[in-house]
Amino acid sequence: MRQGAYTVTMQHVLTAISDPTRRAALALVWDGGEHCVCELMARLNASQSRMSRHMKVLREAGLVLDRRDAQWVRYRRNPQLAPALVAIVDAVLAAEGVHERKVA
Amino acid sequence: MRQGAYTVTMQHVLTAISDPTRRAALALVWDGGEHCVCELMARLNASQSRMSRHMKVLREAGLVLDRRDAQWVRYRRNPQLAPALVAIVDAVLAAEGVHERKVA
DNA sequence: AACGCATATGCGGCAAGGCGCATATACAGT
DNA sequence: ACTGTATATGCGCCTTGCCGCATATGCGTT
Repeated sequence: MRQGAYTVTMQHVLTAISDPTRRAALALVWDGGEHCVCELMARLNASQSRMSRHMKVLREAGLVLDRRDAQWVRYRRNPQLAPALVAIVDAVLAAEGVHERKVA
Repeated sequence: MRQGAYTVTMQHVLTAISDPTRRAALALVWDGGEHCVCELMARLNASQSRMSRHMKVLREAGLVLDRRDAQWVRYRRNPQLAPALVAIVDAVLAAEGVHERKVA
C-alpha cells in the first residue's frame, strides 16, 4: 500500500531538511535550474564527499533529481514532488528567507 | 542579535518534528487544548520517560508550553510561535493528515 | 591508453540522539 | 508524616548520522 511508503518518504523529507547544509543546497536548487556538485560545493563551502553525500540524501528523499551531463552531475528540484511535501519545503525555505533580507 | 537565535530555533523546530512520536504528540496538542503527559503516553503508546523527554524537546523548540496543574503537567500549543514556524508545523501535520483519512 | 576533472563511495572515527531502568521530585489525599 | 500518582532526569547502552580520507568510477581530451 501507498500509505506506508508515503510516511517513509515524509520521514525522509524531514530528515533531509533537518541538516543546515542540505537546506542551503535545497534552497539553491529550488530555483528550478540545474546545479552541478562543484557549484554547490563552492557556494556552500563544503568538501566534495560531504556535498556529494548530502545531495544523495536529498535525492533519496525525492526532493531533487540528478542527471549526468558529461563529467558533471546536474541536480535540480524534483517537479513531481507531492504537493503536500512541496508545501513543507516552501514553508521551511520561506522561514529561513525571512532573515537574510536584513543582511542583504 | 535576533537572527542567530532564530536560526537556532528553526533548527530546533525541524529537529523536533523529525521524530515520528514527537510529530504525533504535536498533532494531538495542536488542537489548542491541554493534554497531560499521561494522556499522551496512553494515546501514543509510549513509556513515561520517553514521553516526558519528547515533550521536553518540543518545549525547548518553542512549539509547546507547559503548566503545572496539581500533580499533572498540561502541555499545550504555544500561541506565540512565530508565524513562519507555525506555517511549517501546519504543512507537516497537513501532509501526514492526508493519509489517515483513508483509514478513518 | 594515459591523464585530468567531476562525482561517488567504502571505511573508520566521533558525536548526537533515542531508549529503558532506576531514582528523584512534585503534589494530593489520608 | 506516609502513601500513591504524575512527571522529570541521571546513567549507560545502543543506534544513527556526519565527516575526512582514500579510493573507485565515469567521462572527456590528447
